[in-house]
Amino acid sequence: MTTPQRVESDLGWALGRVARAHLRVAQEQVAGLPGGPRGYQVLVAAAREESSTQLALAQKLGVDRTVMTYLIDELQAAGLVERRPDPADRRARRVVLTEAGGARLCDLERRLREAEQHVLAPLTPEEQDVLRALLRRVAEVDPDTASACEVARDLAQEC
Amino acid sequence: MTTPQRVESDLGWALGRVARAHLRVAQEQVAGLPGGPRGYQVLVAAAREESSTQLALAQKLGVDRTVMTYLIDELQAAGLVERRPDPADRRARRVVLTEAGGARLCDLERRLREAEQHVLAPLTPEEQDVLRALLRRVAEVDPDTASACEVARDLAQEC
DNA sequence: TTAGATGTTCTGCTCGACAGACTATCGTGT
DNA sequence: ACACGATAGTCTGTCGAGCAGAACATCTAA
Repeated sequence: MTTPQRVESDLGWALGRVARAHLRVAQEQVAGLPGGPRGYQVLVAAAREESSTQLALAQKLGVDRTVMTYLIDELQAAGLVERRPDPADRRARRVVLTEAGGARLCDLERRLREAEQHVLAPLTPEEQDVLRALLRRVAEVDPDTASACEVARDLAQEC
Repeated sequence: MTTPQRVESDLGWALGRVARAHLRVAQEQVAGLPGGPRGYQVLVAAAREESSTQLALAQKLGVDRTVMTYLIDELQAAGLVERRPDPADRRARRVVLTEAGGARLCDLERRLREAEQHVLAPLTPEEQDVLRALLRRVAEVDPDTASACEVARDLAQEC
């Protein structure tokens, strides 16, 4: 017999829908920002993280390093970030916010906070906090570390 | 002053990371299945949903209808689904699982259940259930309906 | 100093996704 | 019965995002 699950109970399905929905409203809110929602994440990371070399940013945001190059190109062209030579490693560039970048980020944060509440509207404020916290805890584990600890391999029981 | 948020507290960041992580392990598990993880979702939907016309499937899974066409082409070529004429509407095709498709789905469901647990490993089983339930509730609202109810527009307070 | 590893950038290519057109069919109104 | 617009599915063409791979500068360790 086939199992009684429905699509709605598939984690991948829910994750995909929510991520897409969030992406859509985020795109509206950051309209005009180079790099779209990811450009925003670069700004956040550049503002808060200490070791903001390009590679570190790339892995934190989950993008290819070659992508990070032109992402930052555009943000720099827009005057929102600067590339500063890393005093400790002359190969690396540290990405720092300009004053304009800080102002822009401040505005974007407000808009996105509203947009996110909109996406999470079906939940109560308390539930929203729970969801945020849980997602964060899952997201915070290093993906490489996670894939290193082997997926269970005994799949020998029936449906 | 810039606000004190870190990237980790950004919902978009967490959603992206978790969705990517899930996608990656899902891809490993469904290796060889036409259409990858989305092919799997088609199988699930075709097995459980009643009105499984191609368009309905497409919007449920959040893909373009032209994409759904060749997605189903491939699954059909692999002998996992069939296109049956809809008795009520001769324009539409109902997508139904073949016997082979049912067996494959059964196997995939087991593998994916394990893989998902692996992604959610940082959470306790109870927390996993909570996360699943919350995500599902957010995902279940119709995206069009959601975007229809206007995003709040008073953004007039400072950071 | 040399050899290999690492950060960044550039080039070229591939593949997926969307727009738009087209066919067949539905449903409605007259 | 007919005509019209809307809808399901398919097909074609095109575009752009993202990756592999190479090149270059620099670091680190032997």
